[in-house]
Amino acid sequence: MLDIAAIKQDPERVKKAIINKGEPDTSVVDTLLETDKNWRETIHELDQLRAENNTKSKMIGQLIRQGKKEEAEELKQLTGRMKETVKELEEKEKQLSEARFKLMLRIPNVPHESVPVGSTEHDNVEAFRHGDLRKEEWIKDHVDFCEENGWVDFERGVKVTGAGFPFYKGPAARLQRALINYFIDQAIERGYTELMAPYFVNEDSARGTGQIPDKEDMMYTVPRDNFFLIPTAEVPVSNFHRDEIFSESELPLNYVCYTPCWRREAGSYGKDVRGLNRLHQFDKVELVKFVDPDTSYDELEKLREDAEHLLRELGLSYRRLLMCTGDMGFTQSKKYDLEVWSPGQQRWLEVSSCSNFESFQARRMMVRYRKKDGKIEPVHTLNGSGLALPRVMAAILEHYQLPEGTVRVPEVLVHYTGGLKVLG
RNA sequence: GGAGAGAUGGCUGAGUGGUCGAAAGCGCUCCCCUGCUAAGGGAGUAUACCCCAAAAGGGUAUCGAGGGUUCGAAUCCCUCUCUCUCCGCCA
Repeated sequence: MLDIAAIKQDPERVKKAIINKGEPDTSVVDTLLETDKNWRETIHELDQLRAENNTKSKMIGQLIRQGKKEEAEELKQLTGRMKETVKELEEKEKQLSEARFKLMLRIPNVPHESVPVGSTEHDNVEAFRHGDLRKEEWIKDHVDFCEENGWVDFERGVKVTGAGFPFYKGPAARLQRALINYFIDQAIERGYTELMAPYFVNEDSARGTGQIPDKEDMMYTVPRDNFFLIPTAEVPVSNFHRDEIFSESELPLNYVCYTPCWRREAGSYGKDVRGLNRLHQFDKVELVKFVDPDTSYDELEKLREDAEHLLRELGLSYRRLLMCTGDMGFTQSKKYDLEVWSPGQQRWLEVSSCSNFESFQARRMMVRYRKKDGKIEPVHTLNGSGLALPRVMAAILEHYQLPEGTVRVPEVLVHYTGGLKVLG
């Protein structure tokens, strides 16, 4: 959610952002400004009427205490008559305020000036590339490798739950667990505080990060208790500080949180989502920051680097994309995607996306901080995966595959596989 | 799951129809005093929103949430949610 004052001040800037994010119709801005004007007029009128009523009520109290019953009765008549008007105005104010809020929710975040303008993924800028694009005929893609060697059991996953809920078995399970611990430990070393979070959230939290009402279909639900299974740790961790006010000295706050993630991913089947490429349940280590607005773009680079270094340390080839305005998403101001090279599939797989939301999320969740001059303002929030597990797994299973059907353990992980240097 | 108690500001906690956005204490901020430390004195200290170019200032709303009674509700009534205690069950 943007600051209404900022929208009023420069509506053209917001309209341009809407267009650049791929929505040609900018009328929502004008509708909002119109609605806001009406709302402010109404609330002003209402406030004044209430003030008048409050004064009269106090007078009635005084008159009664002074024993002037008749004068009190007269005043009662007056205020009694005004009640209807107050009710009407209250109803009008409520409707306008709801309409205003809904319109505000439809306005996307404004991209940072450093973000390239573009409409599709082809306009994203490859900002950095690391490592070779291995291409060797004998390497099996991770799906064939896993099925042949029994590392990941997709079929039993289907039997037990459904498509997209695989079992990791033996060496694959151990590798996954090693990666999780490695990612968390690295983040801790780099100044993040570890959180273990609930895997279900309530409605308020789902609303806080904007999962509802917009992306409701993305989440699995627990109807009986009105819970939502988290699609990412971002949801519980961002909501961790909902409705809180920090002092300036408390910032920045850095959190790392490992959770499974559940996504319904409706309607996506085919080659692209084969194997571990896209699942309904997957594991992810998430990094979340609450920062002073002055520092948020520096923090974005740090966050991105915190995620990137994991890929380099694992010895995987990857590239960094600076997402263009049209491919960036509704809530971000600036976003990098990190894609790892899959030698078996000969394609890039997205394993992290690191975003600065500026105050867009914080305003909606009421996460604020008190500046030195006493003013209260929303913080800036950022998050990024560090990293999403299955695709990293896929890349490792392919990149470190040995001809005899085993997998060499990346050096940094040996510590986490109980000293084993080869799995399988 | 059964029985009971409760929900007030950063925290503890008072307040049962008007002068209550709310006593008191703690905490925090600033100032004064004090040759360190300790102690003491004074002032300030919720949030959102509206009016105002802005500051100053003024106003409205909020005492778990929603509705009701009343000229007037933290206080009375109804509904819901949550928390705590005891019992049961339990990794």
